[in-house]
Amino acid sequence: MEIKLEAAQRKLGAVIRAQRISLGYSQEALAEKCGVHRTYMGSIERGERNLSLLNILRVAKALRLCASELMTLAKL
Amino acid sequence: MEIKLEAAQRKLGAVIRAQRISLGYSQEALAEKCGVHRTYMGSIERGERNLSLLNILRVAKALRLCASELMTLAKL
DNA sequence: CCAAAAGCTACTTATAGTCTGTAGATTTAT
DNA sequence: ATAAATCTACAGACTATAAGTAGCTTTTGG
Repeated sequence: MEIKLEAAQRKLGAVIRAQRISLGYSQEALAEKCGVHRTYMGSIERGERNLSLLNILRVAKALRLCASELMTLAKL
Repeated sequence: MEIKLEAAQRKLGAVIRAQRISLGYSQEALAEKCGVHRTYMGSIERGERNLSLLNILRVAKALRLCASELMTLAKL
């Protein structure tokens, strides 16, 4: 069966949001740490974005995780 | 320190190639399983591509792995 | 050798990612 | 209470780059 991109994006976004909140960051603060735009960070958390490897790595790092841990948390 | 995208791409490409070969596939055969073009698959293995989440998931699936396993193998 | 597999270049199309601005919701302080 | 910061959602227009294709060359393994 075909991969459900939107479901994957939502899982990833939910994990990112949970981890961000547990670290006490605002979206804007996390965006800055990642080097991405504030509004883009928001859309990632809402599961609207098909992130590239680079941004997966950036977000993971800003959340003090490695990419494989982030993927594991998102069950991907 | 800043993330080295090219190094990450190369690691991922090397893991994909190793896993493909261990499964006895040609690039073309793997490309077909992933639903991507033959030459695109080649450039992924050479570490020339900054894959999006969707293609990471497609490649992982075609290699009979989950995305987190693929990332772990690539030490990402 | 020779055929299949992989590499390379150049190109177009699709979409990832930026930026500006608006608006509502929440929190904090007066 | 209400004013004023702060945070988040969302829309639209734009730019950068990922995705995908075709043709030809080179490498590799049997």
